[in-house]
Amino acid sequence: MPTPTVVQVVVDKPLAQGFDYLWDQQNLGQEPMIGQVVEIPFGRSSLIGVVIKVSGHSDFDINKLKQVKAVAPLPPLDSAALRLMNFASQYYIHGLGETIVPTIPQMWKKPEDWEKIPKKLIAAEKKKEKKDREIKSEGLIAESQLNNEQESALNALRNIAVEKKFRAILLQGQTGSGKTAVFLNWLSSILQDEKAQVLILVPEINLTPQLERRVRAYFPNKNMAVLHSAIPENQRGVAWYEAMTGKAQIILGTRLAALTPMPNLKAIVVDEEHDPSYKQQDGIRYSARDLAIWRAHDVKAPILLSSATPSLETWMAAKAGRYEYIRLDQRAQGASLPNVHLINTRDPQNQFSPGDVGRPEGKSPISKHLFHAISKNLENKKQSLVLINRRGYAPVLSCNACTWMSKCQQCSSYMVMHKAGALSRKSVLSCHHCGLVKPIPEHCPDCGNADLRALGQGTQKIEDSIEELWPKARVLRIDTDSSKKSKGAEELFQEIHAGNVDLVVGTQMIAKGHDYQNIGLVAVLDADSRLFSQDFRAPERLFAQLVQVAGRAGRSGTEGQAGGDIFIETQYPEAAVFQYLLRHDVDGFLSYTANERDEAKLPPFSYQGLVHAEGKSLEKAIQYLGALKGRLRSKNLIGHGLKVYDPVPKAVMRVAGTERAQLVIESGNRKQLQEILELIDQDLRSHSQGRISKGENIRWLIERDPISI
DNA sequence: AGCACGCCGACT
DNA sequence: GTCGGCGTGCTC
Repeated sequence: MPTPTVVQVVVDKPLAQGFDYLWDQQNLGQEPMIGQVVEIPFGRSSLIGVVIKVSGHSDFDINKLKQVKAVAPLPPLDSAALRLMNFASQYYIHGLGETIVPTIPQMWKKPEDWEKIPKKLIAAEKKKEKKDREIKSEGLIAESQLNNEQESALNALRNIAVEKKFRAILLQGQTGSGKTAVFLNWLSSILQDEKAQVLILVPEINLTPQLERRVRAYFPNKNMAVLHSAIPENQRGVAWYEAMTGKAQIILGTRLAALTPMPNLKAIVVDEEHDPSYKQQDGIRYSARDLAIWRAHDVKAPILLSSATPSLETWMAAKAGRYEYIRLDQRAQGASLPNVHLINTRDPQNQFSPGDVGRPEGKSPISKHLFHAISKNLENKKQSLVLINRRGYAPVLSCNACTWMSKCQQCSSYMVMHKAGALSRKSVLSCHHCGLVKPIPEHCPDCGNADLRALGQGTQKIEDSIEELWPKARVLRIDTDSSKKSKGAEELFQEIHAGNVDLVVGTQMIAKGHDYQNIGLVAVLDADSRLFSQDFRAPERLFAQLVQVAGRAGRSGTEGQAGGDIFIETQYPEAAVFQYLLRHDVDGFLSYTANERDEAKLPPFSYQGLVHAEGKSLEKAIQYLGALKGRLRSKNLIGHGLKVYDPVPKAVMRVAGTERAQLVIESGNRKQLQEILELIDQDLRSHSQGRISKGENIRWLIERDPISI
């Protein structure tokens, strides 16, 4: 009897092992290969899995093995892609199957549709050709006219990025310095090789369709695949296929694109590399930027990290010479830097006083100082952006007579008041954590008093205030609510471009990616709310956001004209974040932050892991983590450079009825942290089913390199 | 993670 | 007597 062919298959389940199956070559019509996507019987159902091993025997009873049912009409995932998945699985302490399988688009995971796939691919091809023709006929060929500084940055890049060699390069340059033009030119020289593939990662593509158009117009003769979660499932399936077969030369996408197989990958660009949305926040919690760097190293390709405000990690690596460092310090189109103004809201001079002309009724969230600045900007026929990072009308509703506040029943947070029109036809209370929506009570539920007050400011309330202060101005609100309700964010942005609005109120959303032509002023109203956060990375994030929004002002500036203005309302103008912003001193701020982190031995001067635990009661979740810490201590693992903090409730302790706690683990040594996290994984798995502990029913998850704690 | 198997309380 | 609670174990 000939030796049977056995393949090991991993599936999308929280199981550490793979499962062995028989491969019947007659029946399947092809040889088994590592990386093949297959359909297998599993229990009483059927699953999609990926072959990770081919051999002649099994540790399992060979007579009990089932047979692989079918093979997807796909080439196998290439070995570089599998190495990447394997690394991600180990580094982020996540099962191999549940790392690989979710990266395969749905289209390729429906065996019943596999027959129809060739037809789908042909149809998609035709559609794409049509689209390409349309783009060409629009004549969007961007002719690059680089300035001296860009030219030398480009030359430096071309010298550094020699073929088949890993290099990480930080391209640091302020908004408007023309980073995109530099890296597109760089990529174009790499794409001279007909087969070469390049990967461009962006934080949130749905907010940056401008970049997509620009890249498409820049490389009219190259096949481009766009990958992000908002793309219709079938289109994404085709784009992924074109990337993994080498048919697409340019792959532009969000973090999920970092895990897409690309057999001829020759260069990677990570745009806005500091952006927190590169970190996946559910399932395997990977950092797409970090995986991209590993991947570039693995395939011996250069990777360019681009940002106006690099992450501390990247900046320090560049300073230390581990990464190459290229800077663009001029603003390309001759526009000058925006003038930063800090408005001290504690100073009564900046506030309205009784009798002031144009003074609004009640207390105004817009200071007198800002009022005059915006009025002047309106007179100059320039647009203004007003940023407040809270959607809704008011963050909380409270009773004037007793202590009642609009707490969510299911979460440890307040329900946000939304005025009519945004979420529903009537005014409602909405919980931004669990999604619960309730009508606004007519009387206080506790004392019956009819006088309820909306405390604090959200985008809707600011919109109202602005309409009151400038009754003739055309006001537009942009936040997730308004862009869902009407035509979507992109069309709202078009309103700004078309000059149909004078004043824009919105959340951080308005600052991302868009270049506006006529913004003369940007105002930030709630910067203080992020100044004193539990999260040690909050100032870094605030600084990056402020620099980004500041860049929206004065981008328009014609040659020689003064840049725009950014006004920040704050009670703490002396805070370091603001002082460095005032001087446009990105490096100063990063260096200051580096010192602070060094003193506290926080990342990047140490490495962190997080164990999440959630269950029906907070006590149980804390106890569960406490017991884990106890076991680590009794095994004498704590100390020797390893620090395990006490378990604590999460910042938002309860969400949708589950109570959440966390345990932070810290070490100065990556390897030590890795080992302890693997040990914890084994420990917790040994009395769990999947990731839910037996007995106490605690759902747990290990996270490596958390970005917010 | 699903999903079946298995042993103890309130019901037609 | 049974229907069904979810505690425990398995999936090649």
